[in-house]
Order: sequence, then C-alpha cells, then structure tokens
Amino acid sequence: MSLPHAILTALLEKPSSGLELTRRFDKSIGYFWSATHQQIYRELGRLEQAGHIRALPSETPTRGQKKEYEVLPAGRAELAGWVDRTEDPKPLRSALLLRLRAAAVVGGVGLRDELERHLGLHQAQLDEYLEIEQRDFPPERRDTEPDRLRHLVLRGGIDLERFWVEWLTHALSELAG
Amino acid sequence: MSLPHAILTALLEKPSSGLELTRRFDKSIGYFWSATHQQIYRELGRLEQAGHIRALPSETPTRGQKKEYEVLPAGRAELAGWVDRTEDPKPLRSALLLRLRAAAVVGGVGLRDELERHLGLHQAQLDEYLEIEQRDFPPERRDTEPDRLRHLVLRGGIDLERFWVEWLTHALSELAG
DNA sequence: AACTACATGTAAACTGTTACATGATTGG
DNA sequence: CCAATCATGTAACAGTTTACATGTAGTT
Repeated sequence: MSLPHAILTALLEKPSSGLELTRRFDKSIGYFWSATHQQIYRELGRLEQAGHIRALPSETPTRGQKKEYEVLPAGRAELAGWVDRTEDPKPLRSALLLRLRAAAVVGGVGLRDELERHLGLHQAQLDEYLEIEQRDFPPERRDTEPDRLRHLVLRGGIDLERFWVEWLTHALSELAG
Repeated sequence: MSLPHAILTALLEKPSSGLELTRRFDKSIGYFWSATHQQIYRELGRLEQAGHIRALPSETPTRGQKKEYEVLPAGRAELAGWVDRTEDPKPLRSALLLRLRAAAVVGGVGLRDELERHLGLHQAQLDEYLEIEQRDFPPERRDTEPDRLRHLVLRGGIDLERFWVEWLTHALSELAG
C-alpha cells in the first residue's frame, strides 16, 4: 500500500494536478515507484475522500479543467506515521531471469537478442540517472539532510541500473563462449 | 503474465503437487519469481483447463489428497513460444527507497534501524544463495548449456543481493556522517 | 480423542493494466 | 472550424494478497 504515500510525498514536495503528478511519476519519482495516470486519479479521489489532501479552490471545477491538490495536516501525519513503519523487502520478480531458466529446459533461440535489447535499455536508463545526478546533485548540494537523503535514493536507482548492465554484459559473454 | 510460465518451467524440471511447487517457489524458484500457494492452485486449475498440464492418474482424487501434475506437449510448446517473446523490463518499485524520499520531506526517526534490519535480511539471503551456488554449481558442473543458464540466473540473484548489501552499507555510513 | 502436519481449495479485498470516453484550450 | 494537446475521468479485467475453510494421515 505505497502508492498513496508516494503521492503524498510528491504533493508535499510540490502541489500538483493529476497530470503533473503523472509526468513526475514518469521521471524522477519513477525510479523508485511507478504509476499510470489512471491509478493516480483513482488514488487522488481516495485521498481527498479520506481528508488527506484537498483540491485548491477554483471557480470552474469541471471535467477537462486542471485541478490542483495540496496535502492537509492529516495527510502529512499519515505519511510521517508510514515512514516509521517496518516492512520486509518484496522478493524479486524478473520475467527475464525466468525466461533464462525456462530456456535451460526448453531451449531458446532469440534470447541473445533480448539480452542485448535489455542491456541497451538499462544503459540508457543509467545514463539518464547520471545526468540527473550531475544536474541536481553537484557536490556542493549534498550538505543538508534532505538533499543527502534524496541523493541516496537516486544513488540506489543508479546502482541498480549498473547491476543490470554488469550482469547482462556478463551473461552475454557467458553465452558467447 | 509470467506465473503460468514459471509453473510450466518448474513442472518440466520435475512433476510436482501444488504444495511441492509452493515449497519450490519459496526456495530456488523464488529468487526470480515468487508466488503463494493460493496463486499456484488457481493457476494449476487454469493450466489443466487449457490442456497444458494434467494430473497424474490416482485412485482417490479428493480434497486433502496429494495431486501431482505433469506438463503436456501443448504446455511445452506454449512455454517455448513464450521464451522467445520480447518484454520490456518492469520499472523498480521499492517501498524502502520511497520511505527515504518521504523522510526527506517529513523527517524520519526510526529509519536507521529499518535500514539495518534490511541489511541483515539481504545479507542472510546472499549467504543462502552463495551456499546454493557452492552446492549446486561447483566449477566442474558449469559446462553444459542448461547448467550455464541456470547458474547465470542464480548469479543474477546473488549480484542483486550484493547490490542491496552494498547500497544499504553506503546509506548507513552516509546517515552516520 | 485430540493435536499436528500435510494438502487442497474458496472468497474477498486490493493493486495494477488496458481500453475507452469526455471536455477544454490553443494554434493553424 | 479542425486538429492536436492538455486534462480528467470510467469500466473492465488481470494479478496479488490475506483470511478463512475443509479434509487426510500420523502421533500421542
């Protein structure tokens, strides 16, 4: 049950409309939690219902009109409570690793190409994160506690992409030999 | 839609009952695809319905009695077709990284303990995988293609746990300083 | 007879994905 | 006025999780 907390975090960083949130989930927020606009609109409705957020006042609150939300004190309290909760890490689910294991049983022809394709995708993602790191976290901006935390999170995304790049590279060399 | 293919792979490696599959998903299969017994029983029903697997003949096929399944040719063909399909990697979803980002906004008190707890869990998982590697993949058993593939998959699990151990260690040192 | 482990399953709630619907605003 | 883009939503379905239900077999 993390999507509402991801949205609360995003809204605390900056009040936004549903579509703006969707864009932020496609970029910076997406490297630790992804969501589609349909999920986001549904969750915004629930959070408003629960009194955790509210729509900023506007004259014409109709369909097709931008609707911005901000977090209410109850929402901030809910998020603060959630941060201190403990939760075990979710086990991995990788369709690619599963394909490899299946290929060990039934054989696989085009798997090499698929590994190369994934290598390209992860390399591109890694490059993008490294650009974000250079732009948003230059050495002089890593002083305050919040900045250190945000940088740590990005670092997680970076290291994870590095893991994939390295493992895929290794896998391709193993399959070649 | 990978669970049925995970089950087909497992059943090809060794015909099993639902509970045996559950145990295998908790162990070796779990490091690339996890599932609960409820998911597995439902999927076994669907796969049987679809003619991809069948229950081995038995005198007393009632509730509470063990029921073993084996893969039919149609099931093997379905799996072979799936292996050659392409599929983009799913974006990461980590509640722990999200907690860190949220802590940058609302502050977090017990987060250090939670990071240490996760470090312990990932270290334990890593040790377990390394034992499996020593037991099941000694250097002389890495010759055949299927063995090389299975070892590659395990290697993925190992390297991923290593990533978490390293990142968590780094995070704890950052938070200390 | 009661307890425990084995074994299969059902039901409901929640989360995530895919396809579609509707209206508003802006530029050509 | 038309098309593209912005913006919010609905509906249906697929996948996952949690709680519970039921029956068998062996042990004390």
